[in-house]
Amino acid sequence: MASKAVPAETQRAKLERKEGVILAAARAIFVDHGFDGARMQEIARRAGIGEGTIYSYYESKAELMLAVLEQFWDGLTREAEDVMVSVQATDFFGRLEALAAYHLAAVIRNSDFINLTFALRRNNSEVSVSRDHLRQYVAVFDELFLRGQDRGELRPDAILWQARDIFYGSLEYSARSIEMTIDAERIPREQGPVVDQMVALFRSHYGTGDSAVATGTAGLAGVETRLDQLTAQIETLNERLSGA
Amino acid sequence: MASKAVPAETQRAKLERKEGVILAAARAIFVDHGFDGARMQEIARRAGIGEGTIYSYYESKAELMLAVLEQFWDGLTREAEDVMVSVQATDFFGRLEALAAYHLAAVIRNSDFINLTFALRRNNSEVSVSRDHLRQYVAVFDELFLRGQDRGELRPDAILWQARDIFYGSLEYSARSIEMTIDAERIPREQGPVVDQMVALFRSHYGTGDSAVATGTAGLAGVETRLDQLTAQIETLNERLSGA
DNA sequence: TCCTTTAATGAGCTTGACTCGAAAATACCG
DNA sequence: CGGTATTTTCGAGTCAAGCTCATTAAAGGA
Repeated sequence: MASKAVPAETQRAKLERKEGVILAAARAIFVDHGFDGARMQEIARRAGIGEGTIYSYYESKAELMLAVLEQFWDGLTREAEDVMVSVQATDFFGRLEALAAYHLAAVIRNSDFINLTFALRRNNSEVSVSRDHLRQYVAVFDELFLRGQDRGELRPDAILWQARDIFYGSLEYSARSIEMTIDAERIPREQGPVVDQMVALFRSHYGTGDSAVATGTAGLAGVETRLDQLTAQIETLNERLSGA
Repeated sequence: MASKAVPAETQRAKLERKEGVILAAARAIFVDHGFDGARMQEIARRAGIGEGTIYSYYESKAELMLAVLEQFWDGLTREAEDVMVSVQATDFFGRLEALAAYHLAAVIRNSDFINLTFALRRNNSEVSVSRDHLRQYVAVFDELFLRGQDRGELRPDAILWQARDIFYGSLEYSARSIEMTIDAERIPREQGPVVDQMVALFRSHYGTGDSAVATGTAGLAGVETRLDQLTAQIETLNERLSGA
């Protein structure tokens, strides 16, 4: 009977909804108090359920945290994929710039979760964010890089995992440096240079000679044009500085 | 009498020795079981003292951990300084290679402590390894880099903290990648390429024209890369000026 | 409506960091 | 040396928080 299927579905839906409520409550409490500081009782209270009920959904506090983190990383992955879909640039370096800008901003914005991810992984050896979730996130970079190699924009002998470590490692440390900057106002302005630097690094270290040609600024003439432009800009800057 | 002065000294020495015993025991237990897994009782037993005695030396478990970590980082710093003293190479890139090789090996060898350092810093916001200790460690890189700039081996417009983040960030992620490799036998062989890559990266990205010519990556592509870098720097300057 | 199955609950159990009063060791003084 | 003051050590006891489980409530099915 149809009446049979419908309750069965609504029941499951109800459970899933409750699971979502628990997850949301846990997320809020974990962000506020960190892993150790979060009290299961408070999470239960916020979710509007008894403390014991949580344990019929998640084995332990650590696994609850894990679920929160995996949900978070899935969201990050989706956003990164969206960025790669919606970015206009078609060349590797333009797309890399978009990814770097997104990643850096995301790491700074969600530093709580990033930190909790690695803190848990390091502290609690039994429970850690499944490698697949992180792998899926960095897969966005991997695909971009491999495609860049296919198109001849990147050196074919470059090793993917080394490039990946340079990309994510540098950006994570940069994010930390930027966060440490006391003057919070300046933070957004520091992100640009870091991203530019990252792109320039990949260009100089992994780029092939062709890429310059491919970007349309062909040949010696293009270089001279750009030099003229830069010279003009520097003159402008000099005037400003001497005037101020 | 001399017999009077001696006990006074031996007393202090005795306390310091006991402190050292506690630290050593804690270090062993923390490495074996991680921060949460370590039991104060076990540390006390290993040190051959009562549990309460620990608390007359250290305020809390977290502070005990802190003392262990600071001792560890001081050792690392000393070793890194020794490496920079004893390395034969006089040029920047040769010395950088030595530092990178040392750091990568140290991170892999002491991954427990590295992880615990950042886990504690992230998890337990009240207690974290004093920034000075870490700063002292990276000061070895800073000094090397600044000297490279003074000697004209590195671009004078390079920004120190960005270079530092690239160096340590990339190496930490690389260390993690290497550790993840299942085949433990191959690990020593992977360290070489990573170090070489790091040096090559600094050469191509931060090296001055002289060294670029030496490595043969001169030509139109190299010029365009430098143009990109200049453009990025000018943008930064523009933003700073307009913002200020 | 009654029975079976599933879900929810919170009082209590367990564990481990930390406290504290007492005892042992040490230092000080006559 | 003997006695007293001070310091150091100790481990049983306290407390807090994650987790369990017997009980209760709800839902499903005939």
